[in-house]
Amino acid sequence: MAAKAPTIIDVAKAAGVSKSTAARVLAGLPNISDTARERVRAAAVAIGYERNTLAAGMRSGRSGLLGLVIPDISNPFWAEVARGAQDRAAAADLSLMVMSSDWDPATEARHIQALRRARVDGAVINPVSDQVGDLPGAGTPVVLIGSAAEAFAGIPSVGSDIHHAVTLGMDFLVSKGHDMPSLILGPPSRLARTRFLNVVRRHCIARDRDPGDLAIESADYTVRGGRAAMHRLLARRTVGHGCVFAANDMMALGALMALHEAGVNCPRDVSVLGFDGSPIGACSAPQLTTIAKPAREIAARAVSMLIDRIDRGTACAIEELRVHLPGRLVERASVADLSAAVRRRA
Amino acid sequence: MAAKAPTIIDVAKAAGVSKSTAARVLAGLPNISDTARERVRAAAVAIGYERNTLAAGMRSGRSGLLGLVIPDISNPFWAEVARGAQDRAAAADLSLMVMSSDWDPATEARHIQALRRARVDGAVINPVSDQVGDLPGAGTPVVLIGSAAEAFAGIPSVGSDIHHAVTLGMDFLVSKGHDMPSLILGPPSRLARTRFLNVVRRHCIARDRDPGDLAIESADYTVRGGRAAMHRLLARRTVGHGCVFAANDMMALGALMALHEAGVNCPRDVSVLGFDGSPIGACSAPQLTTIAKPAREIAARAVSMLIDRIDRGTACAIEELRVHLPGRLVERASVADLSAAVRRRA
DNA sequence: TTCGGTGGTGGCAACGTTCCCATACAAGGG
DNA sequence: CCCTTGTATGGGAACGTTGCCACCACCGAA
Repeated sequence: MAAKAPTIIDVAKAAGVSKSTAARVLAGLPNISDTARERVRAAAVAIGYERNTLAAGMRSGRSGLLGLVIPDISNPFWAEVARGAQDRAAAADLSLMVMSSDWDPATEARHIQALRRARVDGAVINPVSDQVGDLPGAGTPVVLIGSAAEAFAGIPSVGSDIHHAVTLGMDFLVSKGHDMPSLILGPPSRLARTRFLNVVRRHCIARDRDPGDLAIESADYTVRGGRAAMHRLLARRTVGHGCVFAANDMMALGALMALHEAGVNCPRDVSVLGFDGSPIGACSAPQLTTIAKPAREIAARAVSMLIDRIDRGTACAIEELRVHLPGRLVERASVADLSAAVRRRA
Repeated sequence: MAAKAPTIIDVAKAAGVSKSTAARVLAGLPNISDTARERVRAAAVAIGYERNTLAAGMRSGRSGLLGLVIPDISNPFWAEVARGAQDRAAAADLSLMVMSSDWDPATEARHIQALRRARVDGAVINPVSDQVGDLPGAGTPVVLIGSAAEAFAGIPSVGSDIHHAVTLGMDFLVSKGHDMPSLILGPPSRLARTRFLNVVRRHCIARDRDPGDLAIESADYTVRGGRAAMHRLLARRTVGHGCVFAANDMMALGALMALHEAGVNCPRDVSVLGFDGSPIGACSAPQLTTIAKPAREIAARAVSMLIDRIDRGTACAIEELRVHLPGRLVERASVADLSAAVRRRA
């Protein structure tokens, strides 16, 4: 039978002091004689005392727990996010509970409730439901991540700068001699889709193209979905020697698969540009050229911000409510350089 | 300012009963009049009562928290494991804390300590350090997963049946007309490596081949490592029209990359067989043929077992201390069918 | 000498829950 | 009518920690 875990009272007894003194030593508070400090420390080590965070949390109102709700932990991009958050939380001696909402608002709501019940000190959430207003448990600090974050007024958020990132992609395609790309976007209901699309549209307009001519297919952010979307694009025959810009890397990988299946050579016949920067994109053939979002950094910043809000209480002026981190072009092999081809021919 | 979360006392007050009665209703205990039950339920909903699991945990000794320690959350295989564990835990109304040890025993130890401090009711651990004996916090139920699990006497474990899975792979290669594969294995110190290798050796012996002739390279289970290992294999020039069996999918994908870089066609010139069944293997070109381990199921079973042990206390005869789940061949496109080629030539 | 300040310490209440025990009342058997 | 049995409820302790308050001794200043 496992002996009950030693408590601070056991430590105090072993050190021959009161539990208040022991508590003060263990909490690192001042006004303690060196002898007492030493003896308590020794006693704690000797009997293998381990602070009961549950009890401490109950008294202090802090659980030492943080929550992270993301759409899909099995997507490498989100796995990176989880990693970043995990590391940052551990650095602050906080534990992180990660939950996958599976792009399902109901699941998301359940997870958030579970977090609330666990009395997390705060949560980083990537909202799946664009319209949910009562995300945070009353009074629980929340920091949002992801592109839908900005739809929530008053809740701070960290995300990639979508405008910048999409523009990066469009400019890159142009620099390689491509015209308007066909698009594989996320589900119609999501805000992220609209924002992505609008940047592309603006880009089209700036280059005197009709945004209405854009070939657009929707998918659900999965490889399977991206593959089906690419097949639909191919069936439309609007993709000539063109290129495809997918709204995430999983769908871009799916597009690569579809092209391969259809016997269309990428990048020679069709170029594919991804959007995420999943490390896994380096494994495809051809290796996926993509706009990398700083996943770990986004998560780390979000957790930092969250900790900040927890420590400073809810009542504080939040100047930098929105943090935008720039994306980065990762040029690999899935986008052909038509300008070079043209030059070579000349 | 957020109003303090309502307690069970608030509920009792609102319902006009004592907190004992309210507690009994909320806990679903018998011996409660219908009127009292109804009023308490209504009051709880009305004031938005949410049980404080911290306080409950302190009193009952159950935190409602489970831990999961895996080597690398950004590896899709482990992400699947996390998903399976997460889902199973949620089904039991338990929360899961996932931690990545990064293949580092020190990090692993830190995570385990963090779990112990959080007073998790139990933990599922994939031990990175083969020799660590004091994994579990004194008396905390633990279930091990992964191939090193069996090194720990007395601790139950769930894992894939390595012997079966590797044999599956070897038999498949033989059936496709391949001879002994070159191997890309994990780091030399790991038990998993030895076990994998020994099955291959046995297979060689059974087919009158000298296991000493096996070309073996080691890597660290990453794509990058697998790629470097494949380059080393190519440099050795021992890989003719042969095949490579990698000990996980990430390294297999790395091998695919290396082959592509070296201008070696897979599967025509060299076949590659993976080992994991990461969904991401479907995205490579050629798509990775692999031995799939039932990641989600392993995790789910491990969590089930853990819950079982928690509920029944530590004092119980554990008949099925070791659970082995069979692997499954996922045939895609990275292994050439030489027998067919031979047949065609004839 | 007395008084206020201060460093070191112990006592005690509180956090929100669960669980055990005590109480109250009704029904039923002797 | 009393005593037992059972059901419905209330009271209060306990879980392990934190944080406030009080206490004691000591020191320097008035």
